[in-house]
This record gives sequence, structure tokens and C-alpha cells, in this order.
Amino acid sequence: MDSSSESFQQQPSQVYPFDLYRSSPASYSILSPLLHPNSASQRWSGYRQRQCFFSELPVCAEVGGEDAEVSGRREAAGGARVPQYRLAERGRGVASEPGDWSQDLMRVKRLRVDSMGRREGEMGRDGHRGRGSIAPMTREERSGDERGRRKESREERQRRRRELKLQFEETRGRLLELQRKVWRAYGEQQTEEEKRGGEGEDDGAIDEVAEMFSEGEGDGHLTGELSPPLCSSAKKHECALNGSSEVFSEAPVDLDVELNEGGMWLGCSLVQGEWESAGGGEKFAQALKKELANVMARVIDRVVRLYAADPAPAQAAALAQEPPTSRSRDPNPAKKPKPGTAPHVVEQAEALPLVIKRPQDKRNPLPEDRPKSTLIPQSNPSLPLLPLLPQPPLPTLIPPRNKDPFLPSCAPNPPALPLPLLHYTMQQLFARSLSTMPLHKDGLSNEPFMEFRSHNLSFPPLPLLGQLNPPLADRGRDEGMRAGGVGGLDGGEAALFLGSGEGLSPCHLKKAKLMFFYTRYPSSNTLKTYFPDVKFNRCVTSQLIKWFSNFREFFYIQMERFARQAAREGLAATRERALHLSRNSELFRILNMHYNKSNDYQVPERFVEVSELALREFFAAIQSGRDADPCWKKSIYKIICKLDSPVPDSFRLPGCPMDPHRMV
DNA sequence: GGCCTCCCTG
DNA sequence: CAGGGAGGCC
Repeated sequence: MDSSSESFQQQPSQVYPFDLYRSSPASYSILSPLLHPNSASQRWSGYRQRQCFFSELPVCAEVGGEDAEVSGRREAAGGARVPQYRLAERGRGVASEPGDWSQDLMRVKRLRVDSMGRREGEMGRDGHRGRGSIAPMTREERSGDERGRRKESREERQRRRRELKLQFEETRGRLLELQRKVWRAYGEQQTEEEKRGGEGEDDGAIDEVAEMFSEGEGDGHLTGELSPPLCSSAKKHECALNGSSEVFSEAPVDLDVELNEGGMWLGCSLVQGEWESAGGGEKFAQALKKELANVMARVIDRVVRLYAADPAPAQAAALAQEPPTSRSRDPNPAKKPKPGTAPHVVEQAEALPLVIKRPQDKRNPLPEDRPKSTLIPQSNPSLPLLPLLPQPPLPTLIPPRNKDPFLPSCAPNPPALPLPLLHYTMQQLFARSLSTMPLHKDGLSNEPFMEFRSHNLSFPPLPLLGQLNPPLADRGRDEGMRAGGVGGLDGGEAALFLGSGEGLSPCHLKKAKLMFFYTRYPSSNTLKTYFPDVKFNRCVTSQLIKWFSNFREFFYIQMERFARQAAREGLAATRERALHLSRNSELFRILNMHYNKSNDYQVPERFVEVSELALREFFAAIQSGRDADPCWKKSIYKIICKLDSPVPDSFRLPGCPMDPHRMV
């Protein structure tokens, strides 16, 4: 198709676009780790490690007083327990990144020691100031009172800090939970993909996700080794944007130092002076709240945007994950169609009375052409998003695609739905299902849809729906069209998205139409073979048979119409031209429009031949006056029904086969 | 009778 | 495209 896969070949250094743990932990906000589950699983592992050993540490602020070495050992001990937490380690883990981890440990220790030193220094200064500013002999009593008050207020502050840290922990826990869900939803297969990525295959996908997440973000956090622990310029900007720059005018002290004993990371939203002073806790809480709100909004926004994004680049990225397959699309070389000769037909909505129909069905079923922006719901307009906060590099909150084989088998032509999830076409989902479907050995690799598969594999695994709303998603899978709803979808939308499993969907209709290119008279057994994802009963079978009956009807009507038109032509040359069915002819255009409305499948040459034969038969019958006989068409039907050709094996798979030549 | 197809109609 | 009637075939 194109060289898209090459364009996603990454240098090793590019594999981890966010490079989270090469920067000082102090350069990230408290939520940075939550936002950085890594585009690579090892980053996730690393993050989990940190989560482990940080959560193990006491929340109490006084931890900072403990011996750094002891603290280090505790960290190490926490780290040793990592494996049970690692979600995505599978074949990759700490061992693959021992350097980074130990470096991080050292950094943490160093920061902690710095913090202690700084604190002691300040306490010393305070004490000195106190001794110097208060006359030791003459104001002894007042000094005692003041000390008492100070002690009281300090205890109060410490109490507040503990409370705040507890709140921090709680919030962080929730975010972690959310992140885990998203991670599970989006798949934990990064490791496997990464392995293949060693051959440079899937870096593009990772990078694509990375790009998506880092888009519009400040790049200050992407700079490599050991960012300065204090506010970078970007962070100062962040402070300013947080409205705290004028309030916290002191030299900023990274709160990581203050808080990391509690297992938290916090950026430079606050400076130590304010934090320590009376009311600083309140400000701190406000700033924290703000940041949490921002980050939550962005997380949601990013997740939504990921699914709303135009699948094209994602597809391209995903292509690289699939082994290349043959470009030949027809098992029978004699029937191999010529590419690119069919006129483009504008996509239209279809009237599908028997098929589960939603009001949206009347709209354009292929939302690809719609502007992205309309597909991206603003998660919360009231929440400040990207512009308000120069963000740390956004993480691959959603890990790369899952290989979950248990996907709904049919992804119907998606109606234009507000939820970007439906942005993914049935073709994409169909292609996805390929990887897990048992296939006929012969011919499949030559199927058009196999080629499509090799070029279109970017879509989130449907288990995401299960994560978002497991019961409903399951219902959708189990009950097909009768799904009650998924996420923000209503029942029908969910059903359309989730595919069938039982009833017939627009996807099946489309597939049936494409099958008509090969077989005009399919037996019910044939239909069962080629609609494996349909639960056949009498009703469904008749409906499918009825579809083909309607297809034939339309076909023969057109043949008769054009045959009569040719018969009216006076000149033999004109007539001959009219009876030749080229891919540029009006008749072909009409047929293609009817059976291949989206024009994403190349009409097989065999169908063109059969159509022309039918046209000539009709013409001959009309010319000879046989059409006077009420049964004159039957002989033609007999001829045509013998011209059925085998349906490509790709149609045996659930979903809709796609012609790669049509892919843009 | 069951199934299939055609034909007509909406 | 669906519903339904008519006719043919097994």
C-alpha cells in the first residue's frame, strides 16, 4: 500500500517516547506517574515498582526523618515485591531495566537526603533567629508562650499535612484504579508487541499512541537525564498558570522532597514556605485539587480522544504489527479483478428495515469523513484542559492493543454516533478478528480481505467496552442486536457496534451484498458457512435468503432494463457497445452502487462477466421476442444460477471483507 | 408440507 | 428491503 510501516520504524531510542524515568522523578507532578504507564510495558513495570515501594512507605510526614539508608532498604524491599504488582511484565520486567531502577532509587535517596538537609538547615536558622530576636532573659515567659503556640501550630500543620497526604493517597489510589482499568481495557500486550517491535514492527503503534498523548503538551519534561529537581521553566509556567506564582514567590522547593516519603510525587505547584506557613495547607489543598481536576479531565479527554482520533494513522501504525500478506485478492487468478477501474461511488445510508435499524442508520454510516472535532466530546468543558497546564508528557495511558481473541465477531457498519468508539469501522474490527479465526489454509492469503488485514489493524479491543461497562458489553456480545447498551450508547448502537452473534446487522447485509458478486443463488448451507457469526434460525435464514432474492431481483431488473435499452438502439455498433459491460459503463456503476455502496470492495471480474452474459441473454430474448412468454426469464435464471463462483474464504470470517485496493 | 423462487406492492 | 401471495419442486 504505502510505506507507512517504514515510517513507523523507530530507532531504539524512540521506542519510549515519554522517557519518563530518565528524567528526575522530581520533575513530574504527583500525577505524572499515573499519566505515564508507559508506552512500553517496562515503563509500566517501572512505574508499578515505584508505586509499590512508595506505597509501602508510611504516609506520615515524619518519615523524612528516618535514615536515608533505612529508607533505601525499605524501598528496595518494596521493590522486591514488585512482581506481584506488575500487570504487564510478561516477559519483561525489572530485570530488563535494572539500571534505570537503581538510578531512580539513588535519586530518591538523594532527594530525600537533600530534603532532610534543607529542613535541618531551616530549622537551625529558625532556631537561631528565635534566639537572636527574643531577648533570652527579659522575655523568657513570652518566649515560652510563643514556643507553645508555635509548637501547637506546628502540630496543627503536621496534622493537616497528614490529612492531606491521606487524601492524596486516596485520590491517587482512585486514579491508579482508573488507570489500571484503562490499561486492562486497552490491552496488556505491549510486551508481546514490543518483542516483535524488536524487529521494528510495532514501534509505530507505540509511537502513534505516544504522539497522541504528547500532542499539545509541553516538551519540557521530555528532556532526558535528570531534570533539575526544582522548577524548570516549564514548571514555572505551570506555577503561573496555576495562579500560584505570585503567591509562592519564594524560590520553589520541590515538594517531591517533602512528600515522596508518602509515596507521592508533586511538582512545583507550591513552595515550601507557603506550604509550611499557616494557610499554606489550604492553598496546597486548592492547588492539589486543581491539579487533580486538570489531570483527571485530561486523562478522560485523552482516552476519549484516543478513540475519537482518525483511525487512519492508527491503522497505519497498526499495520506494522501485522505480517505482510499477499496482495492478490482472489484465489482464482482467472477471476482476479482489475484494480481501480470502478468509479467511485459516494457512500450512502441504506434502508435496512429488517436489519436492526437505528435512527442513525439514516445518516452516513461511515463517519470517517466527518471532522474529527465533532467526534471528540469535550470531557468536561468546565474543567481546564491542556491550555491551562503545561503538562508533563502525557503517558500512554492506554496501553497498546490487546490480543484478546474474544471479540465480537462482526463489527457492523457503524452509524454516525457521537461516541468515538464507533469511529472504528466494521472492517477494522473484522480485520482484527482475523488474527484469531481458524482459516482455510489455501487461498486465504490471497483474499482481498487478508490484504486488508495486513493494512488495517488499528482499533481498540472491544474488551474496552467491557471495562467501561462490563455487564452491558457482555450483554452486547451475548445478545447481539439486543444489547442493552454500552457506555454512552443506547442498545441499538451498542448492538451495531458489538456486532451480531445472533441477528443480522447492516454488516451482514453489506457482506451479503458483496457475496452476491460471487454467488447469486447461495444455498442456506452456504449462507451458514459464510455467516459464522450469525445464529441461524428459520427467521434469520429466510431473511438472508430474502436478501439474496432481492439482490437477484434488482440485478435482473437492471439487466432487463439495459437489454431493452440496447434493443432500442438502432445501430449495431452502439448496441454492441451497450451490451459490453465495462467498468466504466452506467450499468456497472449502478450495480456497484447497489452491492458495493461504499465502493470499498473491488468488484470481481467474474461478476462483470456474469453480468454481461446476463445482459446479453436478456437482450437475445428480447430481440427474439421470447419476452412475450410469461416465463421467458426463467431460462435466463437457469443460465445465471450456474455461473455462481466460489465465495472467497475471507467471507467465511465474521465481519465484512474489505478490499485493500479501496483503502485510502 | 416445507422450502424456494418469483412477482408485486409498500 | 420487507411482506406476502403464487407457483414449482421434492
